Amino acid sequence: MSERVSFRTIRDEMARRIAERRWLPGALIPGEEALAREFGAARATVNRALQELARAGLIERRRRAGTRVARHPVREARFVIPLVRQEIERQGKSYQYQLLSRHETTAPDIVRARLGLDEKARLLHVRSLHLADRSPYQFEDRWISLDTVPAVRDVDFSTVSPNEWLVEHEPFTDAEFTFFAAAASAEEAAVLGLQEGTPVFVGERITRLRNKSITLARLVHPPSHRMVTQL
Amino acid sequence: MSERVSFRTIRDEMARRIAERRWLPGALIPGEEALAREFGAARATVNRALQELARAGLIERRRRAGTRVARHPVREARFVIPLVRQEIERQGKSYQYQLLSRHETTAPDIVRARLGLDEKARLLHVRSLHLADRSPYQFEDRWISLDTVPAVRDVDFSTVSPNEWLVEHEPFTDAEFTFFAAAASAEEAAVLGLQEGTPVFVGERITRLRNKSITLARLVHPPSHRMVTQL
DNA sequence: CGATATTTGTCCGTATGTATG
DNA sequence: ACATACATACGGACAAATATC
Repeated sequence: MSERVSFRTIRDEMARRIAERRWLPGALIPGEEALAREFGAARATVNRALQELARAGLIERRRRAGTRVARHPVREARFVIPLVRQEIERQGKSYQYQLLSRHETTAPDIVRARLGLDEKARLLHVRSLHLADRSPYQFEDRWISLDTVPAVRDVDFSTVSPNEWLVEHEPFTDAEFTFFAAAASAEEAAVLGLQEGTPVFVGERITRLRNKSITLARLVHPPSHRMVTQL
Repeated sequence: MSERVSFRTIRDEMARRIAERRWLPGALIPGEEALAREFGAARATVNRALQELARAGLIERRRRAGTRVARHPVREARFVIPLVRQEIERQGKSYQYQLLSRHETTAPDIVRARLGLDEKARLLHVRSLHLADRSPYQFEDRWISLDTVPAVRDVDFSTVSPNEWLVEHEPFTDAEFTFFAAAASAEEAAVLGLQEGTPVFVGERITRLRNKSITLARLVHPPSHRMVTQL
């Protein structure tokens, strides 16, 4: 008789009640057991629906205190971090890659500080360019720790970008991203075909394997670049 | 005797096997039933652990085909969309707000197009400034649809920012964010105390309630601004 | 191409753990 | 200390997708 009820149905119905203000911000909503009865589902199913809403920031849950509609929905947006190649190909454009330079060296203080390395640490410095339909899309300026990733000594990066090689060969546990606007340096301007001082969109990425730093990458885009995300 | 095993334990152990390359990219991992036996847990518990890893992008699952370690872990980062005020106060700085202008009008074509409105649509145009420790932090240039949110006619926004008022009073179901770098316009430069043409970090936000557009906001930050996110 | 077997997806009902008012 | 409400575990069942024969 009673048809099965999906946690999605329950989740969406509760989200609707919140959006339509039938459940007001700050208000206590019914307990799991009551909701389970109302929707004709098991408590575990209701729980799953509630968990998703909590994760989305629409409700706040506390043991014993119950579940409330969030007053200031701390919503979080997600954006994917794809390979540059995939990002470009998904736009229906052709992808090209150029290696600009590759040197083993020690790092400038700023780089060492951000990666938490000491003065003697050896790093590989790789500069490269990613193009979409033959025009510059992203200038990648990357430092790779040779202590953490000795294997990169044997990779010449002439055909495979550091981005792609690392994703393929080097697992990481933590990553940190910083995005900001900056004026193109002389070098960045030259590589990207811009005037020096033109606004550029910069993403910096640090990845680590447990405590050990793997790499610091500075990814510079021309001002036409858009970073888009939903919800 | 057999103690209960948490899905977190199982999840973390499997994540470790992937990070340590005991399970290689592209490889098929054991089925849920086998894992349940190995970890001494119920299949539902293993399933929850696997779901979380799949959501994090470490594995890819398909019915009948089984579960594989992702070749190109499409990891997604999350960033929170807080109120500007909270964002500033969390940095230990004092928050100030200034209303710059507030007009009821029709919108320029670009705005109408992005919000999907017709020519006769009435909008409220609000310009305001958010300051951190008395220096300009964000210039907010916002259009609000009066069809969707007639209540804003009665709000003067002299002490409460549109950002805050909308979050508090107007629920939304969808939001879209776009981030990019741009050169400061004459107006933006004047408001933020910059030279015209200085690189600025721009976030554009569109929110909707189901199909109806609520608002389009252009949020302009000085070049010192950093948007940071983890994992 | 169609039937089938396999694997994940999700639900149920129950039981117990845990944080907290 | 206690009751309450959420958190999560178990085992069983069926549904849905799909690789393979």
